[in-house]
Amino acid sequence: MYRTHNCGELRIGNAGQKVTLAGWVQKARNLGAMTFVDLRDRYGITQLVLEGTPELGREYVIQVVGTVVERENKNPKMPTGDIEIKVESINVLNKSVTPPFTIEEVSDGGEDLRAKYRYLDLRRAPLQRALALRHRLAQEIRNYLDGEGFMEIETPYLIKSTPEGARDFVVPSRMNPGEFYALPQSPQTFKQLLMVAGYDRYFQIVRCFRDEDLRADRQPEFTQIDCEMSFVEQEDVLNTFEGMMRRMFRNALGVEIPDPLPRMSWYDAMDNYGSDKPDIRFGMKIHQISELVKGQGFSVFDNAPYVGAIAVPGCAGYTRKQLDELTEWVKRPQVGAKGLVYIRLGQDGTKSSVDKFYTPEQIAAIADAAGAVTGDLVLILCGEKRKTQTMLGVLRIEMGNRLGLRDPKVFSPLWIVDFPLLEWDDETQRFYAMHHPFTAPKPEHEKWFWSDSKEDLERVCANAYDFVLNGTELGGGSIRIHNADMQKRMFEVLGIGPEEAERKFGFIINAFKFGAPPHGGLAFGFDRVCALFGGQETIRDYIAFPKNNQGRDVMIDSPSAIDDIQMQELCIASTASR
RNA sequence: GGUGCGGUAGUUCAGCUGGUUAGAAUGCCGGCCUGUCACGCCGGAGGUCGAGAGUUCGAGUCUCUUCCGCACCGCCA
Repeated sequence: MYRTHNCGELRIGNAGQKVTLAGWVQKARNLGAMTFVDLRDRYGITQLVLEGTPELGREYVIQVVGTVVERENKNPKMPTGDIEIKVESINVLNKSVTPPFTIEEVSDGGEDLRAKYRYLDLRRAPLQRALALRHRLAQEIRNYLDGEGFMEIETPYLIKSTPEGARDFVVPSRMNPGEFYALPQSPQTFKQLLMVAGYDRYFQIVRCFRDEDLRADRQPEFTQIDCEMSFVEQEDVLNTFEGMMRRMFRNALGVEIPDPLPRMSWYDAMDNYGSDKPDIRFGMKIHQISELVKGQGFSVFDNAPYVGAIAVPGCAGYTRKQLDELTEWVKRPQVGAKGLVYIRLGQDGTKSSVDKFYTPEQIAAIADAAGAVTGDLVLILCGEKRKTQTMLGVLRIEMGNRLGLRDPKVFSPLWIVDFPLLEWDDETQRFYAMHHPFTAPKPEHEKWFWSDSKEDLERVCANAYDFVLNGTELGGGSIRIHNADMQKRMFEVLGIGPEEAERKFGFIINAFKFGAPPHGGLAFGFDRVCALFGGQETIRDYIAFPKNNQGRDVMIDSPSAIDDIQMQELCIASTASR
């Protein structure tokens, strides 16, 4: 037997017991005639006391036999700090070379170095806590959905490339030369086919793949909580998954979220927060002030289709330098504003950058409309409506960050509902599905869906919904089209001809002819759920072996070239000879 | 495809308007130390300043090219 206990469980009550422990040497403090060793495993750290100065390097794997004794000097900072193991015999199970960074709560290693030695980084407690949280959440999801009658059913990874949406990762087929599988961006069509097949309630915690550029919260392979239900309306789906999230918050974090969760229409989200994923932990809402500012000779506002403002609380004291810096910030290409107008509502009076165009009364009215009170700073942007709202939304988030209003320990989830079904693209002169082409219009908007007028089609709302937490979209879904005529109409609206529809989606159109039940569902981004629950922005810490910004795994060094024989078997011309 | 920041000892970083032998902390190695837990004290080793080209009497420092990392925009139905 390698051990009788782990390194995190012994307490003062175990004093006197003879135990065997095994683990990694985190640190050896050598005092000459005696040595203290911090022995670590994933359960914790236990201090060993040894006589003399044994050769014990960092990360040596050792096994010790000894007696649990009360410490002379206790350490209240550690759970095992009341005891130590008086070691009688020590057995070095394996030596280690000196690790390239410290394997402690806070490492001294940089990100890329830790990525290269991911298996060492994973020994650290923060990473182990992150993966433990992920495990806990996965168990809660499975238990909840099982209790609600959902079946976990696996769907294939080698599937058919479908256009629209993200780029596919493709896999060449050796047995079918010149042809390719695609890896799923999501199991969307399969879960709908499972509904046609009568499985009624399906879920899967499933890997998905998208060949797009990466971010802190985007990996080329990521995990979805994918769900679908039959004979449901939007209300049923929302209630079911609100229940799932409520249970996850309660059992993994001990946090109670509102019941029911707030809901906001997409239009309200855009108008008030400049985002379809609003962070409602703080106010600072966007206010339209177009009517108040127009016609006073300030051509910038007069020529703008939309003028909007936010009131930043307590920032009237911003200096000219700070405001110039903020102006530069919004003018960066990442935000894209042309300029920034401000009003400072200081204790000793109001000062704005447009004082020469407006009377003090008009300025006061603008500030009032923006929801500002004395001590606040009003920031104003103008331009095309949605673009300007989006910029104000980005500015709002930035000011929220600067003012510390975005506490990762505070959770404000909500549903966004009533999305537009279709989005017009000026460049290609056609509609695109805002969600995906299987999303159903709201029943009360169907009359517009069959209309040929662009205005009618633009105001059709989808039976779609997003789950948003703290400014991040964690998941979304919709009630699907289950009727072949409706689906045909959708392809028609999207400018996808019958032949093209048949070629790309023939299997699902065909399936819908055989009695598809009304159905709908949603999918959550599991990695993001884990990261947000853990209070982090990056999902990398919640994935055991993530990839870097360039989609590379720097530990195993992938992707990499394959040899000519592999190439030839796949009937792909070798590029090695170049 | 674009923008910004970064790359100097094993590691994390400092290094000014270009100027003697490129520093600190930590880690590592050796010595001392019986109550440490950021152990302490003494000593030591350790550098192609990401790579290449250029300007210059002289480049870690300036210019250009390039590679790599991170964050963001585009993209992600």
